[in-house]
Amino acid sequence: MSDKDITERPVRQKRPGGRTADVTRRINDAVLELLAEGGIDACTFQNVANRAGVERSTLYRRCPDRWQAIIDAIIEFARREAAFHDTGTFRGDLSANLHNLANVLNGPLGSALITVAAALQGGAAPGQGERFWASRMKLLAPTFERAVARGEISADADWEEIFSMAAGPIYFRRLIASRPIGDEWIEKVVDEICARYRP
Amino acid sequence: MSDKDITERPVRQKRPGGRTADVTRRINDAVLELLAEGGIDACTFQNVANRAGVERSTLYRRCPDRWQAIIDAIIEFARREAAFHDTGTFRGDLSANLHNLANVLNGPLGSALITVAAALQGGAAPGQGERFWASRMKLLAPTFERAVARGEISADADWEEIFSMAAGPIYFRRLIASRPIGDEWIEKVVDEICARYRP
DNA sequence: CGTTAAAGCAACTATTTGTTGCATTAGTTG
DNA sequence: CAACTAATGCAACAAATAGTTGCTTTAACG
Repeated sequence: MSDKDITERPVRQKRPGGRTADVTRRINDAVLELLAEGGIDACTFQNVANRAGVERSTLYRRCPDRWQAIIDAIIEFARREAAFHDTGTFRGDLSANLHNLANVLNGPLGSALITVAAALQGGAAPGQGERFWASRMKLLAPTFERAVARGEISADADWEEIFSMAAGPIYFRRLIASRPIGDEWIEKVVDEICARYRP
Repeated sequence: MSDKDITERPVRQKRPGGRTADVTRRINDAVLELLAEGGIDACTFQNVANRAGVERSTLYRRCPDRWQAIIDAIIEFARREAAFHDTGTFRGDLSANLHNLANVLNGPLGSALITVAAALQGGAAPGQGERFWASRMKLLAPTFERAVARGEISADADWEEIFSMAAGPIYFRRLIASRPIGDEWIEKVVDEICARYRP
């Protein structure tokens, strides 16, 4: 029986290259454009499909819902945007990261990013919020590893705690306090963090 | 002619009392329940109308879109929830405030609150975000005034900066890092703030 | 080149959105 | 209390979106 053949060899060979990769890129770009232009409400499967030049049914076959598509696009965006420099010092790395963060939050995608983050915590797509945070901490890991190696922060420091203390006020100032994030303010935060977690 | 009578006196008299007030309350309750249960996606006009026992057309006559309904409900909730203590020390006041904040953020409405904040920044309701923050700082002012009078923080300290540094990590840990906010973590933040801004 | 994953295409149902005309209820004023 | 009418209830719309499905076509990969 053909059923037996199917069970005997792994028939499911993936084909992520070529056209599929191109479609993925077009979808991500379309999602980010729509988010920047009209926020989450503009990010319907219909609009994404039109903008990306992709069939709507293709989107449904890939994603359980639009939140999945949105979070995928944002993770990819974060990967591109997070140009994590190696400045030679922890202070320089942290400063570069926070300036980068401030630029994104001040940009057209800023409020959309936060809306997505909040929606994810609200149960829009269970587990996706954790997935985003994990990917972000993974990108940050080398920065902290270098800092520990240089002896700039203590070896048993909690990296998540440090980054929360540093980035939290940045988010807060933009999101809750409705204030622009100035360079001098970022430097103040950096100074505080470096002083506090010095071994 | 009766037409002339109509033009001579302002015919548009509002009727905010009685039934209207009751409908408003039922709508707000329904929105908060749906937000807590299923997040933003669950908060359709259809669901709100069913839950509140109100006609859908009534919702459309009141709100331009669901964001307005959500924002109204959240603002009303925040008005009820805000409780500011006078514990006798700045450390105690700050701790009480942050615990209060953490409780709200950890609760079922936590992410909905942040979503609304993000929506306000995204232009959903121009000016509302700034007004909300101003009222919040106004409520916090006595706490800082007492702290200055007691000599617990320096007289020229920036109150907005202090509160941003304190509350920012709380928001961040819940919103971005997808972590629960523990009591010991809050105390750590309080310690840092008190030590940093001591005169 | 042959196999077949993956995308294109089209038709379909269900839900949500947003609007409108008319009937009914009840807040407000004299 | 009674008259006026704002506000809601009710019902029938049209349009967009959400999902799903069967079949065809394209092209990735061995």
